[in-house]
Amino acid sequence: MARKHITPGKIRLAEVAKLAGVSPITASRFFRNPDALSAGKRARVESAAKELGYVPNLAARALASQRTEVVGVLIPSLTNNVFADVLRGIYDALDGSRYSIQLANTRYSILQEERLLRLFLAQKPAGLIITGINQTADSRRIMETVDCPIVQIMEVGPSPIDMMIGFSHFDAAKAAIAHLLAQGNRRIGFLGARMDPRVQRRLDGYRAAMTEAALFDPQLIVTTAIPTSVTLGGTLFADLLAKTPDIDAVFCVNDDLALGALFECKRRHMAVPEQMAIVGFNDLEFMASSEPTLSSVRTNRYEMGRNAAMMVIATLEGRRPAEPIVDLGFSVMERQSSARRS
Amino acid sequence: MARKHITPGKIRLAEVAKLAGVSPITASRFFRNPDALSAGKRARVESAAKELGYVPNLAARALASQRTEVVGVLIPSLTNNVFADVLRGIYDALDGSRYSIQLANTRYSILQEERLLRLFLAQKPAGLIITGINQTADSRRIMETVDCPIVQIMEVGPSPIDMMIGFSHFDAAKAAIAHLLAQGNRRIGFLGARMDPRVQRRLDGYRAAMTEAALFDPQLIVTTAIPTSVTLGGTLFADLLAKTPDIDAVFCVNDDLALGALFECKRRHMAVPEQMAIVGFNDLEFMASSEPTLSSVRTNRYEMGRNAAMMVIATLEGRRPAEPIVDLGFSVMERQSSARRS
DNA sequence: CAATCGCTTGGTAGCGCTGTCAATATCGGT
DNA sequence: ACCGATATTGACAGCGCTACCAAGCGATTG
Repeated sequence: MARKHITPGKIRLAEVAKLAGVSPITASRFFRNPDALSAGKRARVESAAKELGYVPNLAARALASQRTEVVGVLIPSLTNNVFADVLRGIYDALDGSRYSIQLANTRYSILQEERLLRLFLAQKPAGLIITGINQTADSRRIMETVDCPIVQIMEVGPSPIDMMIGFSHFDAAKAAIAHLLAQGNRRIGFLGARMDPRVQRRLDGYRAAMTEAALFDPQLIVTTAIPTSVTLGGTLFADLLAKTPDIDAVFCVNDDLALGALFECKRRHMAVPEQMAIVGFNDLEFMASSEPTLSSVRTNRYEMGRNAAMMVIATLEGRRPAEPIVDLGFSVMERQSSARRS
Repeated sequence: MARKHITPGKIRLAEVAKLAGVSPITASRFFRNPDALSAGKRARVESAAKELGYVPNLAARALASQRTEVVGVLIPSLTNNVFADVLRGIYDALDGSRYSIQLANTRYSILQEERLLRLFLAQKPAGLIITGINQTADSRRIMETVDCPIVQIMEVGPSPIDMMIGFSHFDAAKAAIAHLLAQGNRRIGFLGARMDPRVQRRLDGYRAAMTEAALFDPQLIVTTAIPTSVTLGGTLFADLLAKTPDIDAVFCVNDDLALGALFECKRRHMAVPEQMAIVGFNDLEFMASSEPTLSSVRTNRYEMGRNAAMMVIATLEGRRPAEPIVDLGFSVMERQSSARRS
């Protein structure tokens, strides 16, 4: 005999089947496809499982069936509030379903992402949710050959690997600048941190809007690769002011930077929006309750996560969404910080 | 024959073993305990695995070995920045190790927690990290009988289930109040939201400090079960002012509330700290760069997560920490918002 | 009334890996 | 040169579940 202790009290599917008076395979079917059983057996298996407190062994199930019920989620940051909202949506959508979540943090590195991707796929996940549309060529090839639903989130673009949900960061930034221009601002600065691909596209949107208005000036742009923070917002804003003291507005690629810029304005006794208009990005909760309230570009992060997870589930259940690309849009929340100066 | 397609190209341990000219079990040992192999075989297996691009089947491994290399993490919220930092610490500590993380969100419900706990334990995790010291009696019993390292995080208290890392929320709140008293404040309000067990203990600390100073007045306390937010901070602060207009300071159970209170002060043209001192809790990044800078109680969240994960790993590797309870302490960050009025 | 059909159910044989234990190789000490 | 001890290695069986196929069965049909 190979195994020493056979743990006599352990409840396996066989025990449930015996108590219910059916074969193990019938009991197995009860858990995966109860409709295939007759009502009588179904009830018998159900009560037997409950009585014995049966808990299926997921490893055995995965081994025998060659698949798991894990949805892998690859996001670049755990700290960023933006992803917290997305994650909440994903968890909410998958909560109560048969699927569980395996989360991995790519730290904004597509090489790290590729490594984690390989790790995930070794586990034969039921589905995959991955951030953005910029993956390594190898990552893309791997994902294209894998047979599970994959949803790219956070932005939309051409040629999805499988499915895609997000919005256009380019258009969103452009709309924010259009709003600032409409309010009469001319020298509009740009504050960017971490400069990941999506932030880069916001910069592109800014550049396009400014160029169209014949107001583009590279001196107006301050960016850094440093991760974002409120403190950094203040620092970058100070840098911008040092370079171009004549700016009348600033567009920040996220709300943390915007809040930092606001505080820096206060420290300098610079009135917002009278002397300096500010617009952020993401519309985190605090933007609506600061003093003055801060304008921002609202993005539907929770819905993005929720829908991405629902798209995965739907595909797994054979109800694949008709449209593989979902654009959730955005809206420019116009608040006090960018109100037209009276 | 039971299986139809035997997927001829698939790389199993047997293929690696054959190429390396060893038995499968020897190849298996290479992955779990390479030191047990002779140098020659080790090299042969290693190169064979690399050549074939072997990826171990985790399900088979888990089934055969009756355990996994997954560390379960139970936290009450994904949105709360506090847990983002803890999680970052956990991921950092486990990154590069053989262990992976399974994350679950209890939504501040100990019943939900118990349900998720059962789900986790069915997967025979290598270890468990769970938030707080208030679990259901059933949860506790289950965990006490389970044979894997368990670390309770976020606070310390008597009788850990296994190990524990955190700090005393009671003492931390008491220290914050002591600071406010030392700055000459007398009517110190209390703002609390979500009132989970740890927040409750902060309230206890507040009450103790105020009672010792013979300044306790229940009218000074405003709490709600609503989840916290900056906006809520403003609202609660307004409620508090309506009840007790004579307060000279306010202690907020977290930094979001403190920021909301600060903005509300600004809206009311109430000078901080001259007319109103403010102290928050957690010392999130923005507290140091607001205008005025906000005092807070710094807690070592990243280290908490990191150390918790390291305690799990150490235990799994037979290097169990000598001291099962680790108190990471806290420090009161005294900033402009609570500076003594001149 | 036999042939056919669809629905349920069960038997068999692994999924890929590792625990146990036995067998063999190696080694130092006397 | 012999002995026991230690380091390596391999054989075997089975972890708990499910894929596949086939069989049973009552109902339907020409």
